[in-house]
Amino acid sequence: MEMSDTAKPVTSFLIEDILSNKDGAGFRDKCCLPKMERCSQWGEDSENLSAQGCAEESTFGRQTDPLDTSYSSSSESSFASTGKQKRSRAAFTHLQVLELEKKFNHQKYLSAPERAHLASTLRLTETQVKIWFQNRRYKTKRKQQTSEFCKDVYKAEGLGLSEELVRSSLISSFCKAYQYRPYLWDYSGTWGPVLW
DNA sequence: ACAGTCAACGGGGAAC
DNA sequence: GTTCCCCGTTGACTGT
Repeated sequence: MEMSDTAKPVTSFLIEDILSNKDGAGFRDKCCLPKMERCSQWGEDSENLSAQGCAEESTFGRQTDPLDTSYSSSSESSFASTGKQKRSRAAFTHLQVLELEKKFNHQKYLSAPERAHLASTLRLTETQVKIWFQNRRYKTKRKQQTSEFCKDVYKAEGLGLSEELVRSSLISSFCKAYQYRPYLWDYSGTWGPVLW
C-alpha cells in the first residue's frame, strides 16, 4: 500500500509536543464526544447503505429518519455532478458509542451472536459493530504503545541522558515503528477525555 | 487553511 | 472459499 500525499506526517505534533513537555490540554479538548451530526448517503454497498440512517438515530435517537436522505445534500450534489458516489462516514450517537464502549470495556472481542445482538440493540449493522471493535482495539493498542514510548522518555531523562540524544534516538525509533498515529488521547471508558 | 478525529476501506495473513 | 483479525490509510467532517 502506497503512502499518499495526503497521509498525515509522522506524528508531527506528537514528537514535538511530547518531547517539549507540552501538557496536551489542547489535544484532550479535541477528543471528547462524537461531533458529527450528519450521516450522508453511501452508494452500492448494501450493508453501508442499510446502516446509513440507523447509525444516526432512533433507539438512541437523533433527528433524522433512517430513510430520510435529505440531510446529505452535499453528497447528493457531488454524486450528481461527478457520477461517482462520495464516500461517507456515519457518525454514531453518543449513546451508541457509550454502549459500544461499555461492551468493549467488558470484552475486547465479540462472538458472532454477541455482535448480532449488540448490533440490533444499537440499530447498527453487524459490520459497523465489527469495524468499531477492530478500530477500538487498534486504538487501544496504539495508546498503550505510545504510553510505553513516553515511559521510555521519562526514564531516559531520569537517567540524565542528554536531551539531544534522547530526542534523536526516540524520534528515529518512533518514526520507524509508526508512520501515522493520530490518537494520543482516549476516553478510557469514561466520558470526558483522559490522559493515558 | 490546516490539524485532528474516526468510520470505513483494503491488503495480507490465519484459521476453519 | 469464507470469515475474521491486524494494520495502515482514506476521506468526510469539525474546531481553531
